[in-house]
Amino acid sequence: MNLFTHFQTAIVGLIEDLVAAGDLPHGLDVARITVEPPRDLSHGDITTNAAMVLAKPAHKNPREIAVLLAAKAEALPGVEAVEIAGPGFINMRLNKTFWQARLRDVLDASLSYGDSSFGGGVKVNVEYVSANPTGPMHVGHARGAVFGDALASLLDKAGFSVTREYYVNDAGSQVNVLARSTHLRYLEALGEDIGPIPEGYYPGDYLVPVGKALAKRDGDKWKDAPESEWLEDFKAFSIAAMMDLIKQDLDALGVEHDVFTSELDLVSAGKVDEGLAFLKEQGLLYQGVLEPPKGKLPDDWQAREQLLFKATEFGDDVDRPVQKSDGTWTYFATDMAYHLDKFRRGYASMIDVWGADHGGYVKRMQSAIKALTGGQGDLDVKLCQMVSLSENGKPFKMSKRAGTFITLRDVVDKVGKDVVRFIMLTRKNDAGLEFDFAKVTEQSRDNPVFYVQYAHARVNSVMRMAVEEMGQDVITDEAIGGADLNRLVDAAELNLIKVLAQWPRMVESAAAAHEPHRVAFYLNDVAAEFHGLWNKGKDNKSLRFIVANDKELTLARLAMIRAVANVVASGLAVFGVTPVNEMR
RNA sequence: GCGCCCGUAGCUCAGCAGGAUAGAGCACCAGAUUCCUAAUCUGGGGGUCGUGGGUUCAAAUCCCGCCGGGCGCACCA
Repeated sequence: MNLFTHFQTAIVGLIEDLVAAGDLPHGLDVARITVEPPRDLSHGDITTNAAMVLAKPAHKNPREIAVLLAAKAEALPGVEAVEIAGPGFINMRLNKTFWQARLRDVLDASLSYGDSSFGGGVKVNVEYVSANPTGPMHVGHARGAVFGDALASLLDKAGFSVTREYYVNDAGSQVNVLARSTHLRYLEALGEDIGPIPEGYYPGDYLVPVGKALAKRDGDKWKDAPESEWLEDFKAFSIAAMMDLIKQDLDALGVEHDVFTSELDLVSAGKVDEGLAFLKEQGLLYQGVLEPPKGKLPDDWQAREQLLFKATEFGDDVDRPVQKSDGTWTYFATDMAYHLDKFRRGYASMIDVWGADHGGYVKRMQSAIKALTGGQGDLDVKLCQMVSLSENGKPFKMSKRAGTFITLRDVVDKVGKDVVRFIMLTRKNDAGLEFDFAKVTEQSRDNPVFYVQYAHARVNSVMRMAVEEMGQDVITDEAIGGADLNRLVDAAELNLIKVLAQWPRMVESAAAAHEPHRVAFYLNDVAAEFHGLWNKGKDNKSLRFIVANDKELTLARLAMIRAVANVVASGLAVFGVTPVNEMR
């Protein structure tokens, strides 16, 4: 349970009682009432702004309302003390029994602790990666991949019905380039000297095996044939090969998708025409000429009449072209059709994860969705900023030509998927991220991956030690599970439990904000609290987890630290990171 | 020129749908280990939250202007 929403409901109930008793007027809006942890823990465990929010509509002094509410709040189960502070905050301190019961919650729920019905089963579509099928993934893709994957897991944990989707851009001109590049490699495989790969082709040697495969399959059949004869086939073959490559990369990263949607299929199925026909009916398409962009003018710019979508009616800055001069659809047109398709599949709530360089595209897509769904659909675009690679602070310059191009696979092979995933989630998606090969594998307090993993490992270490000291017939899962949690009364222990009990709320708020990085900071807090308590045992032997002459207390404390491992593992599961039992 | 994002301690960053005296790590200073892993912990100094207005009982948080940085600006995806 989220203890804050629990008390929010309770407080609203108290307000209703006061209304019924005539102490407060009818018709008060309680939506703005919050129950949250206070900034300063000395203020108590939970605090509410209820009195301040109600003051104006109730035509009463906030402190007056606070007095009424506080008197009733004292009787709420779990509440130990209530204080009124500042301009009208009502601060509540919860009793030991309440916290011990929360620890029981953690232990009972195990890995599912923090699962919530917050999302109410609402369908959400999260689209991420969607890298062009023209080559293996590079590090830039990794951030979006991990972010999208973690966000999807987070939403899932928070009770949304999530679909993880990948949009395959297999219809544009890029894939024609891919096909031609493969053809070159095909010629090469037949023994021709192709020389250096010309400008405008994909130079990567990942196409070499694709060319070879085609040479093996078809011999020299396409050697002198005109492009029109082999293009479609080479394209399909190359795309399939590239998607294999990408899926292998995703697999190495532990990133999964439920659905791969092909742009080509979408176009062939007539979805683009369908979507545009709808816009036309609405009178949202017209032939027009766009103003030249201000500032630096492209060299080849020329005024041209084209088919435009009235994006400005839905909040965009200019109207947007949907058709290229050769008559084919723009990327935007197919993307509109794609999002309409998602909406029709039941996803009113859509999240797209893009690179920051696509930021200029957000408004037009959102305006299109407004138009296409009559305002029923919602798109949140999460832009992921650049990842800059470095080693011991020295920036890693990436260059395809110089051969220092770093693929996703290189990074995963070097530091492991768990490190990559965790680090990618330690910053807000819209902030730049530095990935230092030396720092991310360092075993120190600086390195959040290590620090959090170490907390999990340390719990296991203590468990092993306890078995060693007290015997495996004493320290059993059953004994720990049945431990008397009332023995946990020290303030330091209760503080640790309090941090653990924040997890359900953390899941909900991070999910609501679409910000998985909050989980990383929370896990760091959990680890800090745990390491802190461990260390207190150094100064004060009575606080050690293993107390030789007190089996019951030891079992209770082992239950407590098992809960720590539980919450850490539950959080890491959202990140797709495997908790470790030993630091090696 | 326009749009989007960002500006918080010396450095790297948190700040939870506006809440009380703005936090953490690093670095710096002072400490802790015959002891469950010191791979850690405790304490201390350090901030006009870029800036000027506005809304509010309450603004780092919301709105507007300005300054500084990043990204993007038909017919590429």
